[in-house]
Amino acid sequence: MPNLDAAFSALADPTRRAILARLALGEATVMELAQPFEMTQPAISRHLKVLESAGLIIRRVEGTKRPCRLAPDGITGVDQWLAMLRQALAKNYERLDEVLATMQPEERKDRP
Amino acid sequence: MPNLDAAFSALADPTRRAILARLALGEATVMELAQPFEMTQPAISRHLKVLESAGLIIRRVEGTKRPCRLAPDGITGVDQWLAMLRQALAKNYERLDEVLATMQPEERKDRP
DNA sequence: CCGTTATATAAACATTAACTTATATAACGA
DNA sequence: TCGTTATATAAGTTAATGTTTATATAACGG
Repeated sequence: MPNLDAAFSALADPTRRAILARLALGEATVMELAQPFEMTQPAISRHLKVLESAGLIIRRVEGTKRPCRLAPDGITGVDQWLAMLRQALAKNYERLDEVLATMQPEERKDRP
Repeated sequence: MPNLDAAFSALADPTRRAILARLALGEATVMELAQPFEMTQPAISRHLKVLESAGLIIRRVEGTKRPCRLAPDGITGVDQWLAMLRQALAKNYERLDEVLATMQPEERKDRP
């Protein structure tokens, strides 16, 4: 039961996407994630909370640190929803291909 | 140059996702798209505008109608961004797989 | 224990978003 | 040309989001 509203909404912010991109390289702590940005630490904490409650990241407790990593479930949920659109596009493309294939050469303006 | 902010933000709304799901089946007019929802027509028009300026749909003019369909470019843009996360997850999974493969059978708690 | 480091929460504010109702535009069909 | 159908725009309201500064919690290292 992935919450797509929350997940897509979380992905709509460039800071959060950058955080996810960083996490794609591996686990990182809050401070490590905050460092590249010109933003205060509370702001990053908030972004992480958004990502976490959207199910896109997971946080461990390690002493005083809270290392984050990507959460497969949430990401897969988003990805599966998009797969539908991907398929629809592929099907349309296939149909277009058929049309082109059955056309007479003279009609084909794309390769004159 | 796909605007990912706009695209993901557009996808964050359930009404708009439903509209896209409908369009995955094929072109539809504004009224056809509006009909399933308990929402006024102007509200749907607004959602369509959001989807259009996010590059997720395209509108034709056909007399007094404005049939909509999916816009491959915008959707592909979103999809490609997500591909990065998908890959990261796949790589992690592969690593986990290696670990499991090199473990001694007695250590494997997943298949006791 | 105490100061420092890592992170979270609260309060306040500005900006943006999602609706609604009311009205405009613009093509169709008689 | 006129009424109808299809869609867009405007104005106004309410709610949500992204920040910041200030403060709290909580573990670490001496």
